[in-house]
Amino acid sequence: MHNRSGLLEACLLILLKENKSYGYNLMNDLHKFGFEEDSLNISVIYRNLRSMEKRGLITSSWAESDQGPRKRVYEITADGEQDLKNWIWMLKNRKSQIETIIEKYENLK
Amino acid sequence: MHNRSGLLEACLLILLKENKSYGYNLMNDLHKFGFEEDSLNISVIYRNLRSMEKRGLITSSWAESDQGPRKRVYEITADGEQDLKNWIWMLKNRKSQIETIIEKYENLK
DNA sequence: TTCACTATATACACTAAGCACATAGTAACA
DNA sequence: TGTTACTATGTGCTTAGTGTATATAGTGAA
Repeated sequence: MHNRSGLLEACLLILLKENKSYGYNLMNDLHKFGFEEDSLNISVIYRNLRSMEKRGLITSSWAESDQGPRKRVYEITADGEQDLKNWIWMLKNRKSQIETIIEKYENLK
Repeated sequence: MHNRSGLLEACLLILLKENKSYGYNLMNDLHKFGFEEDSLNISVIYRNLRSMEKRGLITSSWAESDQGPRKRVYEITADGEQDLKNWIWMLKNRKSQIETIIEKYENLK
């Protein structure tokens, strides 16, 4: 398996655990998590959502919009909740790993 | 450019800032940084080192070994020191981003 | 001479991302 | 009426990076 960072997937799952939502909206909400303006690419969001649905972490349904075209609205599943739990565990490891790196660097200078 | 995590590159540069070293040895030293046993692949180490040399972050020279074949010994350059500094800055951002994610997750449960 | 360890490197297949582009609905305004 | 802006979803192409396997080769012990 590829060693993906999991940052994006975890953020999307947290947002969908809060409220059901759709790609274009999730894109904007992701700024809450400290993603920089130009570091997010909408096509990456859409492809990740489709991939997550394929893996059973979320489900989608179409919703009419009052302004603009239809929205594909996503909801988190039980598998998605478990996946999120795993990502959080991994991110805690990642965090302590980064702390180790920074500490070793500061001690070197 | 691809958005690499920078974890590996930062760790290698820190180790090379401490002491000049070579791929096979760096591989073992990386465990100090909390990399799990099977998450590290030696071919990835070698390829990263060659890539870093190509970008001028490190330089290499051959050294005879007392046991086994010759070693390609790497040293960090001034550009490498600057690159490491940048990675540390990025990792500090990454760390706070992960903290935000974990915090939001804990508040949801 | 066979095995284990040390040491470096490449070939092939696959995944994921960046970027560009296609499609399409609504709404304002000239 | 047409043009622009915003909303909304998605695919095609190219490239970067990883995992796995494999090739090569030196040393030392059984």
